[in-house]
Order: sequence, then C-alpha cells, then structure tokens
Amino acid sequence: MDTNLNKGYEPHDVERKWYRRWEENGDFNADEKSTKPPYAIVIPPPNVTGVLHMGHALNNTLQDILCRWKRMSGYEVLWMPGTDHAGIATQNVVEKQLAAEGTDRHAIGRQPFVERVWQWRAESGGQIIEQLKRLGASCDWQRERFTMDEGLSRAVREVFVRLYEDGLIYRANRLINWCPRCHTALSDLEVEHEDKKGHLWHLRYPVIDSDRSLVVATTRPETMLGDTAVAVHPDDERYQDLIGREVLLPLVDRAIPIIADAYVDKDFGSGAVKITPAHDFNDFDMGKRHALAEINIFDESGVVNENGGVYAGQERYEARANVVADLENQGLLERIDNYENAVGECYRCKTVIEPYLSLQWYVKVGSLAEAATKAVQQGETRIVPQQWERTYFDWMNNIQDWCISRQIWWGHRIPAWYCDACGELTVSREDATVCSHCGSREIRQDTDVLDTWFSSALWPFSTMGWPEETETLTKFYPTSCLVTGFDILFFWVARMMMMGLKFMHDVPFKEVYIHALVRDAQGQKMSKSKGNVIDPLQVIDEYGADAFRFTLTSFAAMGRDIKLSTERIAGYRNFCNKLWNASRFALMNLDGFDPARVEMEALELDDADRWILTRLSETIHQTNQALEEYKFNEAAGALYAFTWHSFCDWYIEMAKDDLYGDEAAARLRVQSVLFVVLEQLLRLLHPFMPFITEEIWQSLPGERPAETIMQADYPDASGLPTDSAGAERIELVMEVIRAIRNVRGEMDVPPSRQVAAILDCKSAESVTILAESAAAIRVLGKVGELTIGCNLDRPEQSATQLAGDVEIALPLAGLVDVAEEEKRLQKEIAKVQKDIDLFTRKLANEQFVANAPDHVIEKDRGKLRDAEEKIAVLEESLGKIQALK
RNA sequence: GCAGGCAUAGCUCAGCGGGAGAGCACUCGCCUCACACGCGAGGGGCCGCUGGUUCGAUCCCAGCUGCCUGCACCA
Repeated sequence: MDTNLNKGYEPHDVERKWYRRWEENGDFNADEKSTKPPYAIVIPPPNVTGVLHMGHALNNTLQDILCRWKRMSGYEVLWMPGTDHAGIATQNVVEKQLAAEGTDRHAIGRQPFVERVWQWRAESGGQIIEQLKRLGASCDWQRERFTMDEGLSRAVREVFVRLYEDGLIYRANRLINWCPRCHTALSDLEVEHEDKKGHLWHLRYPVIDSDRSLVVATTRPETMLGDTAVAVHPDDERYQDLIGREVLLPLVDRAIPIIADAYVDKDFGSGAVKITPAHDFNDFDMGKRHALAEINIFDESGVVNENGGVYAGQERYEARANVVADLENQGLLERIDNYENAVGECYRCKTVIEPYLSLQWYVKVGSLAEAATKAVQQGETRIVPQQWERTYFDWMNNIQDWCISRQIWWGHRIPAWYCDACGELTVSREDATVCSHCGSREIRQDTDVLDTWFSSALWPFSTMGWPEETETLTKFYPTSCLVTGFDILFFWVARMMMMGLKFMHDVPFKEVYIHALVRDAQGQKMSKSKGNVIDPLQVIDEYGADAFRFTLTSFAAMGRDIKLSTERIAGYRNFCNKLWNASRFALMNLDGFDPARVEMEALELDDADRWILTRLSETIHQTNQALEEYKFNEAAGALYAFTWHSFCDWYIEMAKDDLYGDEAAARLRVQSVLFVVLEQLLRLLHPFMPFITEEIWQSLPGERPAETIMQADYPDASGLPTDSAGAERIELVMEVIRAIRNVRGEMDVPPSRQVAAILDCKSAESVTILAESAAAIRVLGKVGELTIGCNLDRPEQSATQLAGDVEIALPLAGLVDVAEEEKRLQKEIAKVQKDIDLFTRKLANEQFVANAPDHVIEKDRGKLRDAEEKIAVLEESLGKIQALK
C-alpha cells in the first residue's frame, strides 16, 4: 500500500502513466460481439489541420464523461474517433507551403499536389489526436478513421452513385457563391455574412432619346459593367412613362431596357435598381423572369474579363475605383453615401464572395429533408436542449438544394466521366475506363471534388464499414448520442440525419446533445485576432487535465455559453488538490486495513457514519440522474459539494477522534466507512476526472475488483446502508457545532483557546444525540468542559446561541466583554424578529389560510413557533447580559 | 426584418409558484499533526422595468428596455 502520496497533486506524470496503461490494456476498445447493451458515440471529426481549441476540449470532455460513465455502467461502449480531410482548409495549408517555396499547385500539377497533401498529413496531420489523448479522451483508437481513407471513400462513391441513380444528384448552371481566392464554389452555409462599412454609390444612367436620366444606387458600382436592365416598381408613378424604354449604360455604351418588377422597393433610394443577373442573386432571379442576358464580367479570380471592355484585366476593387472615377468624370456620379451592409465572406479564408455563374453539381434535398424533419417530429431523434428543434425545423423547411462540387483538388473526386465521343455522362462506383453509353475510351473524369461535408454526412455509418453489413453496424447503429456545438447543426447534424435515413433507413443517433460555445471571461468569442484565446494544452500543462475538464463540466449548463477564465480553472485545480489530500489523509489512516475482511453490515455505525453514507447515496443518485439528463453542471456540482463540504469538511473531521483514539473497534469502523466512501467517490468522479481518480484508486489498500478504475462498476447506491433518521441526528450535532463556532467567531475567541459549553436540551432525544457525538462537539467546537442535559442551570454570564431545540451557553467570564455579547444578541434578535413578523403576517391572512395547501400552512406555523421560542431565549439572555452592566 | 436566448450578490452563473443559492472576489480570525491550492466565522441582492394571473410571483402570462446569437437581407 502506498501511503506516501505527494503533498500536492502533480498531474503530469500521472496523466501520461495512466493514459498509456489504459490504451495498452485495451480499456477503450469496443467489442461488437459483446452481449452487453451497446452505447455508441461518433466523434465530431476534427479537421486534420486542427489544433485543439476550447470548443474541442468541451465537446470531447462531455463525450468522454458519457462514454466512461456508460462503460462503467455496464454498456459496451464504442466511441468512434477520426479526423476530417477538411478539403479547402487543408488545401489552403499546403498551398501556403507551396507559396513559401515560390511555387503553386498549378505549377506542380494535380497528382503531385494531392500526393503532397497526403505527405503533409502523414507528417503533421494527426496532432489533434495526440491532443485529445492528453485531455483523456477514451476513444477506441484502433478504429480511428479518416474521411479520405479507403473505406470511407468507397462509402462516398456508393452514396454518390445511388443518389445519382435515384435522380437526387444533378448538374445545373446557376449563380453560386464563389471564392475568388480559393477558386471554388461554396454552399450557402459556407458563406458568412458580416456587416461592413461601405458606400452606396448613386449612378446616373441616361435614358435613350430623352433628356431624362435614371439614378440607381449600388454598393458594387463595378458590376454595372454587367448590367442588362434597370428595374422599377410597376406601380411607381414616377416612371410609368419610362417602362419599356431603354437607358444607355455608361462606360460600355450598351442599350438596356427599363423593366417593371414588383420586387423593387419604391421607397429605397430613387426607386430604380440596376440589374446584374450574373453577379447578384436577386438580379439573377429577376433576369430569369424577364429573360435578360446574363453577362459575366469576372474571371475565376475576380478579375474583370473581356466583357468588361477597357476594365478587362483589372482586379474587382481596382475596377471599382476606376469605374467610379470615370463616371464622376462624365458627371454621372450623382453622390456617394456611407452605407453599412452585410458582405458575404468565405468561411475558410474570409475573402469576399463573388456571386458567380457556373455549372455545378447539386443534391436535391427536398425528400431527404422531409424524412429528416419527420424523424425528429416523431421523436426517433431527440434534440437536447429541445429549443434547438425549432432551429432545425426552420432550416429544413427552407432548405435549398445543396451545391456539392468544389473546384479544388483535395477531396473525393466526383465519380463522373464525360465522353468526348457521345457527350454522355458516366457515373460509376469504380473508376470508369469506357463510356457506359457508347463504349468510347475518350472519357475524362470530372475535375471537381465533393464538398467536405458530403463525406462528413456519412460519418456515423461510413466509419462502421458501410456499405458492408458489418457486425459493428449491427451492434452500434443507430448510435446513442451525438455531442456537438450548435455551429454545425446545419453543416453536419442535419445532413447526417438526411443521409442516415436515406441509406441506413434509420436515424444516425437517438439523441443529439447540443452544447454551448466557450468564450473568454468577458463573453467574447475567442479568436486569434482578438488575442483572447486560452490554449487548452497550456491549461493542461499548468493545471492538469482533470482540473480543466472539471471546470468545463461545471460550467456546461444547458443552453448557456461558457465564460472561461484561468481563475476558474485554478479553483478547480484546488478541488483536485482537495480530493488528493483527503485521499492522502485516508490512506495515512488505513494502515493495516483490509477491506476484504470487513463486513459493512456487521459494523455498528454511528450517526456520522450513517449520515455520510446517506449523503453518498444521495450524491450517487443525483450524479446518475443528472448525467441521464445531460445536466453535466449539476453532476459536477453535486460531486463537488459532497467531496468538499460533506466528506472533507465534516466526515473526515468527525472521524479524526476515533482514528486517533485507541479503541480498536471504533477505529476499524471509521476506517471501513472512510474506505467505502472514498472508494465509491473515486468511481463517481472518474468520468469527470479520470487521471487523479485512477491514481488514488490504485493506491487504495486491499484487492481491487478490477484492474483499473475505468473497468470498475459505476456506483448505483444499491449496496449502501442509508438512514435518513441518523443523518438528521447528525445535522443537529452539526448545527450545534456551527453555533458554537459562530459565537467564538463573533466574539473573537482565539482558536487556540478552549471554551466550556452547556447544551441545554428541550428533549431527552437531543440529549442522547449530542451525548453520542460529544467527542465531535469537543474537537470541532474546541470545547473543553462539556455539559449536556435537560433543564440545566446556565451561568449568569454566558453567551447564548440556539440550534434546533438546544440552547447553547458558553460561560464568558474572562472570555469576552459584555458589550460585545449584547451587540451580538441584539443582532440575532433582530434577525429572528423579521421572521416572526413575516410569518405572523402570512398566517393572519385569511385568504392564505383558506387557500394554501395544508403542508405549506403547517410548515409556516412550525417556523413561527420555532422563531418565537428562539426569540424568547435570546431575549432572556439579553436581559441577563444587560443586568450585568 | 424573422426567429431564439439572456437579464438573480462586486464578478461568473445555478435555481424556481410558498421564508433568496454556489463558486470566485471581499472582511475578520487562524501555519489546528490531509490540504495556506488550506481551516473557521462573516458582510453583501427592490431576483432589469411596468402591468396581469394567484391566497402568494424571482419563478407563470403580456408589454417595455438593454445585451447576445442564428437566419434572411433594399440594390
């Protein structure tokens, strides 16, 4: 037995040691052949480029808690880990490297580039996995997957082909979101809107064959090069006579029609709008309605193309400046207003998005979304907290077809081949070598790759071996729970729902727990540019993984963001240390103790024992209940309070007398309870603080029921003796001790000085209770001479306090001055008087007595009685004190 | 604009139809043989504002104000 734990808990070696041991033991591994009930979670796969941030830390801490808890509770747990190839993000990383080397992907070519990305991944791609391990994540690493690995790529092809065959994948030439830096299309979700200060330019377009002109307002004057109409509202009286006529588009000298469309807001600006179908989503729609030409004026880098006349070759902002300057020179710039509006940006590189006309692949999501909506409505998947269901439904109801093609090189290449001979398309699971229509070998594979989220959408079943019918799928699909942040509810959760239902004919998970965002202490989003980022790895280095995990858990209240600061983490570091030292104390006093030789039933427990066991039982219940409901903070709170305030503050303190005494039976009894409570507590805490609990648990005396604590059973309280009556008895003792301490504190009695105490009880029962715990009262109240009984004489000069039906008198001769005691009593009396006033008033209210439930009235009557008794005693004491003056 | 959330101690937040809670911070006293990352005691709140429902509202309802977050945007 190791009773020589260090004085303070030092996490680093402990964490390394146990994590390695768990992995070597296979403690994290799931067995699909197990007969235990399944519990499965798939990790939200972090980007392979990722570095552990606070969001990951919270997300994975919560998953780990669930997995460890379920594992200990008798479930066969599969926590499926892996990483996402993160198409654009990863490609950007490697492109930056190339840029630093003075080259680019086009210079080295597609195949070498893709190889280069694989190489990058092999060398530095997996660091987040190591970081998750430092956090303590108990994933089944043997099963680690990557969205680009062979099995998952096969699943991607299978899904693509089946969707295509079902007519749910199609190509279309539409306006899409284009990132001129990444050179790819983006889905609507991948565009982030941010309010930016800009300008509203008012341009004057001359009406042909007239001396009039129309003023149009725009935030993007350069797009006028692609204007193909000017629109006004059909009812706008100002322009009735102009509808159907033409304006001469300045700079390009093109005649374009003035059209009428109800979309136009008469009250905005001049009521006339320039229409650029190829570069604005609303204009695109209007262009379709009026059969307008779509003139694309940009190339894929956002540089003006040959359609832009003299501006060709100019970058879009350069073109903007020149267009404005030229219009001004021609007197066609009416004015410039300051204007703030939301600008779409690429979610990967923050470049302003260009609406761009191009041919892309789409998933027709209508029927898929319908099924995904129904599954949640019918409760097949439950979203927790439930408020997010509404967001989910809103999005599903307004869903647009999903643009899935990306013009990058890193990703799953679209399995479609174009035939140069017949022009037909071949979509195939295997790499095609001939056209399926004409047999020609002159075929070229589509150069696009799929949206990263396409493969993520398949994650719950692709990681389990689909399309094979694997045992893993049979055992673990649908998964039990998905833990994720709300920021990827649409990106990921919604699409997994659609794909799971389509291809597995069942939901991918039965519950979705959506957690909050981790912010800084001021509630700001953590970001590198703000410089307010707290690095989880630094936190782990400084405070230990357990303290960090417990902090996140304690603040993981549902539906509320976490404001994190290092002071808080330090607070929970202290908690770890407290647990450590309580354990050290226990171990120091369990010398020679063998748990195997002790039968709980045979022990004659005293009130304190029964109390702590009852409290333990309650805590076990609360913890299990809270985890069941995803109330992580409540579980953490219950465990914190029990550990610190029940176990350490009271039980250990009360146990000392027997532990240090020389009665063997008493010592054995206290040792037994100490052992049981600590051992159970460690198990209870293990999912939250895996490392420290394992370290202490391994130091406990006797045979352990399992090799590691993570293999041990989670406490369920069924074997624990509870006795709420005994527990209540000790509450009286505690109240008495607190009262004695209160008097001592208020009257500045030095802690080193013992006092005499007379405990005058109203009932014989109280006498018995207090007599049994006399030792505790002496030690914890620092009482020397202790008298317990009924109708006791109290010395004239004494300080008085009450606890339940016990009047406590501390003879104060020589201890304190009379004036101090008088002040203290008056303060007490005032407090009690307030209660009396309140309850008297309440009970005098006829309506209250007539309507309130009996138990409420009874409770209040009791409280009034107590207060009246209390004040009587206090006033008597006050009288005596005042007589002394 | 539409939707949702939040408002409780100095700070961060629990709670909830029957006398306001925690952690941190603060004040006072203690190096008491597990722990000063500690121990003991204490101070501190019109529970955002205005109405309504109720015997009773911090809690339920309506409105208002102030923050936050999605989504959609009038060029």
